Amino acid sequence: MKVIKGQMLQRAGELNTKVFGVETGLLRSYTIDEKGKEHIFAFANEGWTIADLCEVTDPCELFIDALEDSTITVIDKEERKKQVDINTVVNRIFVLQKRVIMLMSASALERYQHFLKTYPNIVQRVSQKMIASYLGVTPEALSRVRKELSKAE
Amino acid sequence: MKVIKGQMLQRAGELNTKVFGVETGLLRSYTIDEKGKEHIFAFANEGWTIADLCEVTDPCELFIDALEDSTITVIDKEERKKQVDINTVVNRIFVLQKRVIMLMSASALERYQHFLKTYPNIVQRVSQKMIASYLGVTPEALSRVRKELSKAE
DNA sequence: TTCATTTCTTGATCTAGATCAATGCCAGGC
DNA sequence: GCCTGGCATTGATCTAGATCAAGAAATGAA
Repeated sequence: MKVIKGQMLQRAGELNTKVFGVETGLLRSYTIDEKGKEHIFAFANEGWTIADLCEVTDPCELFIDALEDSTITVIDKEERKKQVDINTVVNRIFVLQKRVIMLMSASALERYQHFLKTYPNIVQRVSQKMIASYLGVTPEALSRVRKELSKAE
Repeated sequence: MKVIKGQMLQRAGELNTKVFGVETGLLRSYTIDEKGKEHIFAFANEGWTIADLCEVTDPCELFIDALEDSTITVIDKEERKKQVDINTVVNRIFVLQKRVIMLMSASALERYQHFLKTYPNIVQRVSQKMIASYLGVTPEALSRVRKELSKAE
C-alpha cells in the first residue's frame, strides 16, 4: 500500500487494531498533550513496524502518519502476534528501557548525542523540530545544544 | 528461592541472563547515573517478573535488589522466551509506551497522580524516596507535590 | 531504651530548559 | 518566479524542579 507524505494512518481516540510495516519511506507515531504539544514516540523506517499497543478495546493514544512518501504493509495486531519473533519484541522492550532511563537521567545534550549514535540514518531525514520532539525538548533547546556542539567541534 | 530485604540479585556491569519472578515480596530494578543518582526503572510485586533485557552478550545496565523479604523464582532468559505469552510481552511494551509519554509530557504532579492510580498496592509498600526516583523527580519535589495535593484535599 | 541512620519536610537559592518574541531562511504551491 | 508558511536561530525572560542546607520524625539495631 502506498501513502503520501503527511498522510494520517491512525488518530488518537480511534479504535485501531493495525500494525504498520514500512517497506520504503518513513512513518512516525506521536501524542498531543493537553497543551497541544506534540511528542514523537517513535520513528519507523525501512524494515521496521509501528503501532499503538493500546488494548484492542481501548481508544488509541497515538497518531501515526507518514513523514515521507512510503510503501507500507498493514496487518492486524492479533495476526501479527501469531507471526512475530519473540526476540524482536524483547528487543523493543530493551530500546524502551534505554529510552526511559535516558528521559530520567540524561541532559538535552546527552540525549541528542545518543540519538545521533543510535539513529544516524534517521537524523538526515527529519527536521530538527522532529528530533527535538522525540528527545523531549523544545526546538530552541536543541538548536542551542547543536550550537554548543559545533563550537566544541 | 528466598531472599532478604536489601539483597542484591544483579549488578550493572555484570553479564546476566536471568529473569526473576516474584512469588511473594517486592523487587526493584534501577540504574545509577554518572552523578551517582539512583533511578528506579521498575518495581515487581507478587505475580510479576523483572529483568534487565540487555543483550545476552552485553553487560547489564540495571541493578536488581529486594525491597522486602521475598520468595522468587529464577529462570534463564532464553528459557523464558520459549514459555512467555506474547500478550504479556506486548502489554509490557504498552506500559513502557505510557511511561515514555509521561516522562516527555507530564509534570511531577501528573506523574504522581498517575502512579497512585496505576500502582495503588505499591504506594503503601515503598518510601517516597523510591516513588520519587521512579517518577524521575527528587524526593523534595515529591514532598512538595504531596503537600499541594493535601492542601487541595 | 538509647543511639544512629535514614526519611521526610521546609526554606533559600540556583539552573536547565521552557516560553515568548523577532528575524532570516528555505521549500513548496500556484 | 513569487508568495507564503513552516523551520532554524538568537535573544530576553520565566519557571518547574534541582540543589543545598538544616531540623524533625520515623526506623532499626544493639
